[in-house]
Amino acid sequence: MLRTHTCGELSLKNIGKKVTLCGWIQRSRDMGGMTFIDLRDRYGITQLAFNMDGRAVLCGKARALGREYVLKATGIVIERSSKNLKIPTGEIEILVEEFDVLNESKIPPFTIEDNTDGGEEQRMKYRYLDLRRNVIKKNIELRHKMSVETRNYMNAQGFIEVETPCLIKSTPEGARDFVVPSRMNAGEFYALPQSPQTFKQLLMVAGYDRYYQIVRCFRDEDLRSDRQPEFTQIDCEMSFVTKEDILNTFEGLAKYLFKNVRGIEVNDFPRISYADAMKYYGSDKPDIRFEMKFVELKSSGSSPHLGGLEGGNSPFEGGKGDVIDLTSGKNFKVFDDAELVVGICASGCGEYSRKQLDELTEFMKRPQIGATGLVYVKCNNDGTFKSSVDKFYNEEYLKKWAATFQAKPGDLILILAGNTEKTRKALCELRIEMGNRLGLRNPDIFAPLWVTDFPLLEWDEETHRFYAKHHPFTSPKPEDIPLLETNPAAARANAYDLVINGVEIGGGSIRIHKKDLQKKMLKTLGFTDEEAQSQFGFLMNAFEYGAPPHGGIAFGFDRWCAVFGGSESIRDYIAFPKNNAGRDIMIDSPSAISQQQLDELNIRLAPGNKK
RNA sequence: GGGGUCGUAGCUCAGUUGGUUAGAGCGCCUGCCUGUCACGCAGGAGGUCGCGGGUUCGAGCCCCGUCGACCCCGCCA
Repeated sequence: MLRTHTCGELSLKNIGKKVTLCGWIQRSRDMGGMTFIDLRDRYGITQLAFNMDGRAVLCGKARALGREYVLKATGIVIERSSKNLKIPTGEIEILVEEFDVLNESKIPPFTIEDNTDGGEEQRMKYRYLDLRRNVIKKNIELRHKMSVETRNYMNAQGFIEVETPCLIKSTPEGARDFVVPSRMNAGEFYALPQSPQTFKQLLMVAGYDRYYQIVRCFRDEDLRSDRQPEFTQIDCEMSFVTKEDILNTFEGLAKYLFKNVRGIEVNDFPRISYADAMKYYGSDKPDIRFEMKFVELKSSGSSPHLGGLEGGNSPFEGGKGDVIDLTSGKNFKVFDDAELVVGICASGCGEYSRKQLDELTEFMKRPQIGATGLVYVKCNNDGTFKSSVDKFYNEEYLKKWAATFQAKPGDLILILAGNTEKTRKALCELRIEMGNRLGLRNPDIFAPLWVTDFPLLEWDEETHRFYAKHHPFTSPKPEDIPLLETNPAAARANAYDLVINGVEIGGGSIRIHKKDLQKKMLKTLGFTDEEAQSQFGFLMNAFEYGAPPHGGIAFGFDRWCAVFGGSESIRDYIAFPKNNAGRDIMIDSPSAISQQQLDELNIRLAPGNKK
């Protein structure tokens, strides 16, 4: 070892000891007679001291060292005459006797500090320098801790980690596949897995009844701050279980991680049906760190599927499928024509100025949200009301509305109207915005919940067919199986999502384990028997050899790390992420390949695509 | 596929109505300084204003195109 200690561990206990440290020069301070160097490694920073008295030559050499030079320094640990209590090693310093420059460094393009002056692009181009920064290092360490603790929990629960292949078969369902040409099989392609879904099901058939894998997955879709083309899942599957068993097992995992990674004890996770999540939050991944639930002033009753039939144990009570109307008959066309009139009550915002209200309206009219307008009702402190629809609704009406919202004087009611789906979605955005404005979305507070009973299928207007909302291996709820033939849209899935702070952390389902039902499902999705057999025959064949009932879940590992780290972006939790366009600007990929490589792969590029 | 923000010194940014020699902070270089720790002080270097075209007596600023970065919608079973 070149060093005896790290830069983070020396203290007053080590006074007088001769030590050798290795690290990078964070900064040096030349005082004329003395020079100080902050030496940094993964573990911390230790100050090196050089004095012109006695060691003028050495001190002179030290003055010439630049930022990020790699140094090996040997000297005696001494107590500082003026201490820096801001850092753990601030009571000592190394009186250097000799040092070697292990490597020089160019001037880095940005400062290696928590508050770096580097912009996104520079940081990604020189990611190896960015990773030297404390803030990023902490994220990468958090990620490591997450994977260690995940494995600890899963192993203790009797799960075994099994690796599944990366070169698999392309299927048209779901996201676009990344595709890999096969040299040995001209004209044919592998696909990279979007998830190890079918393999883990085959492991269940094989009798490996508790499987997990921390595994890379690939999806060729457009990126976001929380979406990368390659990302990591905690992929899990169990046999001989019900939904309840899975929820309990993985609520256990989540609680274990909360405790061992974040040091937080969390209560049992609330559960909410998809239907209620949409009704009360306009989202299937609600942020329940704050209330501000939707209140409907007019609704046509139940949506086509899902009435929250499991009601009773849900804390999210409320009229399910009620037909209500507190708005019609006053000639306000916007409300009269609307399928849904729904709003939220922002506590203490009754004093909002005209400017603030206009701002909110503009926010809602942005093309990304696309609301046509925003109705407000201010609940004045004297018990009167002021609304943007005073012309149509008198005090009596507004009072009735306020009562429905349980609004207090000083509150602000914000109302949207229109088509049910769009209006809920838009109001969800507004709810999040108001949550932000009111400081109700503290990243250090965690509100996990399960969302259950998703619809099994989604109708696509363009292609005029059903798509699996989760994936085509998801089992319908047993009582809804007959609906596949009569009313597929109403069928609910035996599926569930884990949501933390409005972020979808994971999702899973009880799977289909019988060939007949799998065939029926694929048929509902528009597959012919031949297509079903050619694409998923391997799975259905396996089901004929004693497939056990099974189910599982997969967690977005990067997102979970980001949520635990208090960030909305997953990039800083991935050592080498890709940019918006799926490029790695450090290694400059993707890139063109040689004609020889193309020839070997039997690939001819379309004209105009040659680079 | 669409919407938005942005591109000026190594880095982060300012730059008014189109008008003289394009600025600041940080960083960098030189000098001074024996207890700093975001050291301080003095001085200095550093610019194809992303790229191409256009309008104009004159463009960092206006127009057209193009490239790139970031955020969002669509998409992501």
